[in-house]
Amino acid sequence: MAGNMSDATVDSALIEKWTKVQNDLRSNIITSDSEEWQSDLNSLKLVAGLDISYPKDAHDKSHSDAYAALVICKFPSMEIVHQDVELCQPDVPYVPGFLAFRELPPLLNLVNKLLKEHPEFKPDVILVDGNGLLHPQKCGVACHIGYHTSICTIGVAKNLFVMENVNCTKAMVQNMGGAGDFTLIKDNENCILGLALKSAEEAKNPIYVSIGHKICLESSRKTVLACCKYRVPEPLRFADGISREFVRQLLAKTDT
DNA sequence: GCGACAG
DNA sequence: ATCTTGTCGC
Repeated sequence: MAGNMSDATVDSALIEKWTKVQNDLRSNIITSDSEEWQSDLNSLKLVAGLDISYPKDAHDKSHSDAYAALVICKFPSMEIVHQDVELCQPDVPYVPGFLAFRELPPLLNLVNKLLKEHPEFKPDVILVDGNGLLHPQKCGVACHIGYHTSICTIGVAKNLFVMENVNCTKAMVQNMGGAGDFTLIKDNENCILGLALKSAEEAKNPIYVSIGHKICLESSRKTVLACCKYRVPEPLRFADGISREFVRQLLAKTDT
């Protein structure tokens, strides 16, 4: 009955394995623009957003119901042209630094399903809820998605993944100017990991943008900013709203 | 030494 | 990630 035990922890052998997977994957990440970005955002037509929502009692447990959502938006209007939601049951808990192993399977399912059933909606770039290179191993979930789909990806996180040796302080974040202003985030070796972006004038806190795969940081920044009507870029905001709505219905059904 | 820690 | 009320402003 191992499956019934509390699985809030993951054994160290698995963490070791995951660490190796991410170290290997990192060497395959392309941090420059691919042909899709030849002349700024002029050739950008479709932008995708991927997100997962969990019921309140799921916590970091595994094998509990959650909903993964995929939204395809037309660029630059951000009009939704396609959307999909799928029930999923992540088989491992959330472990900081290893989010990909929890969320990659359901998210990859959505993308592969899209490519198979609606190839006309194949996005030029995917915005992933989470980090890309702004990660302890420089290999966040956005890198995983890009590597496994060969589609350009950008990591967009709503909170800073606090790491040692990173030059991002509260002061830096709060001294930013108007919408569009940003500050680079570097490690102690002066290597640029990502950036904090003030994505909307009303937004008190920035969002954290980093390379996922097959795109440079400048193009990532411009793309994300162009997708922002509010703090969170539209494709991600829509995916979040849709998956959350399904969780709400799930709870209403289980209740009573 | 302990705690910190995307979602 | 998730829970929550009101409040301010276009």
